[in-house]
Amino acid sequence: MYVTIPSEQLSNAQHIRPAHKRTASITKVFKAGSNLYYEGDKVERLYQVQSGVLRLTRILEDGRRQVISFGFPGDIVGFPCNGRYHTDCDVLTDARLQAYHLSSLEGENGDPELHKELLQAALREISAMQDHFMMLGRKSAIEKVASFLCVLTERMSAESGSRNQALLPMSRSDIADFLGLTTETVSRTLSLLRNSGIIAINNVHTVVILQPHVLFGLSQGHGMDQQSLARAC
Amino acid sequence: MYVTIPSEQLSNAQHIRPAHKRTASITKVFKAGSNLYYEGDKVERLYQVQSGVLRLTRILEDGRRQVISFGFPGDIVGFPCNGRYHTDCDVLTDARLQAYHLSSLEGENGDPELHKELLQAALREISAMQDHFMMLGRKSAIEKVASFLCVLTERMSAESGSRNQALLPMSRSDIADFLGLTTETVSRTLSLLRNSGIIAINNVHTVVILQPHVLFGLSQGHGMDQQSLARAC
DNA sequence: CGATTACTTGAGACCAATCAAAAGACGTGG
DNA sequence: CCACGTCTTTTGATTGGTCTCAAGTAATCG
Repeated sequence: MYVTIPSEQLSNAQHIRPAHKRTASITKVFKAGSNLYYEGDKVERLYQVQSGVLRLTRILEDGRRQVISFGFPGDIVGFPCNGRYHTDCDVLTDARLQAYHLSSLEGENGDPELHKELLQAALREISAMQDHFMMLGRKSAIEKVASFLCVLTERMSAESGSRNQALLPMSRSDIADFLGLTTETVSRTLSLLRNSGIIAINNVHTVVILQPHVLFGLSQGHGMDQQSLARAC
Repeated sequence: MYVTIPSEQLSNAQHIRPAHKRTASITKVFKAGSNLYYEGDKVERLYQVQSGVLRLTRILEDGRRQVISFGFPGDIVGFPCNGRYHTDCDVLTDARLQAYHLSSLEGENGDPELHKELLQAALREISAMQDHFMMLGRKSAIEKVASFLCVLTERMSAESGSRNQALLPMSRSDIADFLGLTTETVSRTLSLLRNSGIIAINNVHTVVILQPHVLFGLSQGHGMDQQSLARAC
């Protein structure tokens, strides 16, 4: 999952495609806190998330960390490069994953249909990452957090049913490392949104979107104008 | 071209693979300043850069711009998503491009060999973009500029021969929008590097790397320590 | 050569980072 | 179930890096 601009959100729906009923794939179950793979591991499987949430991270020698993306239902994780994973992948909440052996994706015995779908998935991934560039490079803290909440609500509404609630299975520092901020700034920004009446924080991992339009406006860089504030108060 | 971490720089070399001598591809020539395609255009061709430099950009409604990447020799540009380009692509310096019709890449009449290479290229692209996330989200201005110069030197040394010279065909604001900075900060940072004796600026578009190791150290977040400064002065 | 654009440099403001501490959540064992 | 220690989150005070606004200088192009 990346933070994408709204015009692209429709294509997110296509991330969620029916899981294959092929012999090549096996459903596996992973517990929260477990690890799928580490950076540098040889790639033997690709995974499509059926349920649960994953976290993909890279770490520099000096300890700085970047959360590359979160793996939400429908997302595919484990794209290889030169046969190796290039992120760590950890499980945030108990997850069911569809695992595809790499052997079924390449070589002579590869399933051409699967191969094609993998390419399509990779191309969607590239598009989503490009949007994310814009977010990391050009958006302010409040725009980042608002965007994040919008995407999260969008992605999870299909699952949880409720359209105005966002579940945050990840920690504040995960969010910070995803958005290119610090935990303090993420926390402060959430508090600001709460004090403005735009969101409510039921508990640390549950945010209710009280004013979706205002939140969306903020995510697009529209400051809180008169009518927005009027509605918010 | 993305700003990648050093361990991945080797894989960059693989970007430069021999151009295909297939009927599916045609070499085309483009003049500096011309446009290859705009965001939203229907994708009919993919391009591999043989010579010259391209610029891929996205723009928000409010005018904020992000340079997604620069297309250097060996790079492939024009990855489709839902059949559309999702960046603008402009030509910075006269370029020769290998053009592949999309029809030769997909469908029944697609060349499976080409298809496979496209997937590999897409996977490399994803890996490089992940590195770039780290740069956009977690690096300081000086680290960004130093990293940029390092990658540029690396990528261009194969072409221009000289290993310690970087040609900057793009404007300062292109660099800024690529690194998530302002033109002023880019300019200031280059001046700082020049005043420290780490680089020389022959002209606006030509930078000579005087102290490659120091520059590399800076790109990795190592401040200028004693011996670095000693060498620099 | 003049006009326009691009780049550099400076001064000040502001946003987010840092440092620090308190409040809250969580798990563990008594 | 509560007490305790630990970790996470929140909030505060301050610093600092980058942006903004503004002016000057250099490059480019007709």
